[in-house]
Amino acid sequence: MTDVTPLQAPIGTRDILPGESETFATLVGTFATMAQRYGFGLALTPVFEDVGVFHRGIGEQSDVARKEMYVFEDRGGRTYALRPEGTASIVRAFVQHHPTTPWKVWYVTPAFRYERPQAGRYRQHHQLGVEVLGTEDATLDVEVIALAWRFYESVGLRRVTLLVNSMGHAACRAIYLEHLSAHLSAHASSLCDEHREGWSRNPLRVLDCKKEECVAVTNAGPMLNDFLCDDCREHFAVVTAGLDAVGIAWAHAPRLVRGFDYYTRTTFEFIAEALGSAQNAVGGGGRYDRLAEQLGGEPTSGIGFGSGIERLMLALEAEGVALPAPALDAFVVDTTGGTAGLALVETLRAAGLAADRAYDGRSMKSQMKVADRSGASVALLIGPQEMASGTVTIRDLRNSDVADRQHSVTLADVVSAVREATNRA
RNA sequence: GUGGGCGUAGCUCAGUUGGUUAGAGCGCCAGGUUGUGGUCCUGGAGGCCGCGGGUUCGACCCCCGUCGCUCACCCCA
Repeated sequence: MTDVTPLQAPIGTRDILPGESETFATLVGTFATMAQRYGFGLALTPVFEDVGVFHRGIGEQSDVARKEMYVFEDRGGRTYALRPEGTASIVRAFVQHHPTTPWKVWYVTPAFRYERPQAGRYRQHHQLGVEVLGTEDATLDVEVIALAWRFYESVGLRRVTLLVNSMGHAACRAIYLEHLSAHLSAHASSLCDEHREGWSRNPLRVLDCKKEECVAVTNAGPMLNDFLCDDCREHFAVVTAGLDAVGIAWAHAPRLVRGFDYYTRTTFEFIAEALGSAQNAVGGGGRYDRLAEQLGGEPTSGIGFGSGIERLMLALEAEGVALPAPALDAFVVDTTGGTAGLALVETLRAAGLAADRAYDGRSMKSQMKVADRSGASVALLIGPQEMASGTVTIRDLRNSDVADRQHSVTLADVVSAVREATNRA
């Protein structure tokens, strides 16, 4: 017997359907426009990669690599992973293709992490982002942050806090890590349950811990900023001065280390204050001056930014921001049972107008209800009378003024009549 | 990986101490005479009460398991 148990989307995933997919599409469209405006080209890379791309990229000791990756073996025995974030694949592509630098690309992609789902956290979510490879110019960091900032601004998100920090480069951070490790080692017994034993695996992660015990220990310990070399200090100064110069408000977050191991120097995060939950970071990024090397390429500086689309949608909703959704221009109501309605919607569409109609020979009243629900600006009525006279009755569906709500136009004038009615809005 | 809450119509939810044919609002469909939406009125369709097992004369209700949703921790977008 066939199993007819209804199938459903996997745990932690969800369908984004008409009603909210318009918002999704608008966000992607807006980001695409802005990225293009900033000189970025679209990069499409596979959603799965050799696990090495991510292990070497985001760090074997990061939480994402250790326990959140979807890893699988294909029929040829190769071990792949669904991408948990966007940057590593882009850098892999850079290393593989040797494009001329600076290489500026943007992307939109699903990202997968095996975690327990929760508000604003899914096993598959979507990210928008940009990456730039091949320059360590600190003013570029400002541009990348600015692009993100302007993007949030232009989609209507208002309560955003930008946190920035510098993690130093390999050498100065190594020195800091020695001091930090020494400090953590001396106070290990005072750390939280998780880090008491595990701090040495990735000392920087302890800085990210929100537990009181850990915060107390790390606050009393060495601070990363005090160990920055002159170059890194200068780089950070240029970034912050640049943000000031372009009018972007920022706050220094000395404890901001972020979850991936590849970051060097500039790191930043955008907090959506409207999201009350712990998952309030809508976007973040930073510089990664070692990543290309780790993926087998020439040493190449890079910086990127990624933003979670679902979280951004939640934040917008929390702020009561509704993005305008594209609407139909005209809805054709045809009660003649022939092909007049079909021909008319096709004419309208060919003219660049959005048009739809009803099916299954419904009554005029029924078709009018569908027209109303469709959100179309006008209804175009074709009945026996119109058929006989070669005309169409155009009816305004938005305004309820009694006078002049509908009138007759010839078939030849329908397109211009719809345009006129639509623009009148 | 750990812990809490919850699974009844398409949606949001009622359902009395376990007791006949499981309800409401919204939505959907059809009508309210002679071609017209958004308001109003009338009618209708639609539920293995998540799934499996147990207790009982009898289970939407109680018990166990299971699947799923949700929230939190951790971490992140």
